[in-house]
Amino acid sequence: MENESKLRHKAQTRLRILDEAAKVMREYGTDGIGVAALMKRVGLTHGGFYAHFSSREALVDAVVVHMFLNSAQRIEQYLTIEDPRQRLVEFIDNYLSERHCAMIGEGCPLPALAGEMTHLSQTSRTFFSEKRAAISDFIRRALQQLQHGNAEFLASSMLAEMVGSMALARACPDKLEAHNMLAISRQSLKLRAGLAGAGQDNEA
Amino acid sequence: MENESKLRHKAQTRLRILDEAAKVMREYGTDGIGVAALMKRVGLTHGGFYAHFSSREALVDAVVVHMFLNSAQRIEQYLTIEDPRQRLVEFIDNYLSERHCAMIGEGCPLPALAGEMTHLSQTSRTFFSEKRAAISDFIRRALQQLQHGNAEFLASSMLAEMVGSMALARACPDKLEAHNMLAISRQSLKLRAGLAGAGQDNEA
DNA sequence: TGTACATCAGTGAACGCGCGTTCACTGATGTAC
DNA sequence: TGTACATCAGTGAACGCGCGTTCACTGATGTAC
Repeated sequence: MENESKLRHKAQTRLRILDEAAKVMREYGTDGIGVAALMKRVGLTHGGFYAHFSSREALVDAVVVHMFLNSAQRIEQYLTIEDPRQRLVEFIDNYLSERHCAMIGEGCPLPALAGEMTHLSQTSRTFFSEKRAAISDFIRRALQQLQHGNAEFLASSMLAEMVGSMALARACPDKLEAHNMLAISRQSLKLRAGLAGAGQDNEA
Repeated sequence: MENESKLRHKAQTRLRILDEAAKVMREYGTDGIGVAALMKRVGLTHGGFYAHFSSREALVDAVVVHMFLNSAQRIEQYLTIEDPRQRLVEFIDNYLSERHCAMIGEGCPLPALAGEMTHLSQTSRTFFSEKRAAISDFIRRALQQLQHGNAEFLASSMLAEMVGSMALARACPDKLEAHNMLAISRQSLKLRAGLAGAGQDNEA
């Protein structure tokens, strides 16, 4: 069966490229870095890129998938919190935290890439939309456990506010103003979900 | 006093460049079109560009200003509607309309450019943020007329949902799903503003 | 254990291309008399 | 009104540069015996 450690090594390199690309492309957009600069960041030369991806376009597609798989993993960790009230409060506070606002490269792909999606491949757009629906579903399930009527409606509305609030806060050059916007949406979302008093404003 | 019609002509050409750039850059991002392609769209050759702008970077700065001046004009027109209830309902319905979702090039700069703002000039970012605040203020004033307590809080939260809902809807490859998200946020925003029953869902 | 050979991830020079920018020019539109 | 001249918005060839991509190669890491 030929070599095996070589294959493992190659897969690891591919992963390093994907990780780095996912980080930079969240920060600067999918057009924000070239093949040469990306490979340099990974510690390799640009020629080697095509041993891992057939083209730059193929990389972008793979990166979108990669980003959301990481994102989905992080959301699943919230399911270890059994109390739906606490789970939702922590999710809201973390999502709209100053930390998440500052760390675009490690953050949620939704506010980072929503604006670009119209120009990306059908594959990427479909994946993006599926994962958006999955996050909405995560919120919906918690709301249903809390006996909310029309939880799907509220979940969709809440996710829209979360993504919009983060996008606008990041665009704001004044940190104080940005953090104020985040704090408002944190409180607003908890009120809307009937979580007022369930947790203080934890991550501001 | 030299020539005057020549100056008027030049100003008009500059405006044509700005209009076209604003349209394309909302659709494809500020990096989405080059100098040559832009000038071709305006019906000129690329060399003439530098009679109007000192560099491509200077154009982007001017375009951001230009977009928001147009946007501010459109918002001021809503103030001709005296009834704050009707004014707010129409604003929400128009903003989250399928028409606005489809016409990115003529639409609000907030969902179109929020994701890019972190990489643009300080000038652009400051202008972007000021205009975001102005739109939030427009909502706040209507809410205050409707005797809302803490109208500023609600206005900020509502604008975040509007921007997020539009950004996510546009990213969605499935029109039905996109339109559903918009409809949910339209209804949600009217409920939150206490406008339920004040107007049907007009623009779906 | 030691030697000969195979594999293939990664290297780096080279390519065609489109980008932003420059600049000598053209020609339409003005003014001067 | 007609002629000579000035202005300057717009032209288009040319530039250096960085992009995505190709490809002959190297050298580390494996297998065969």
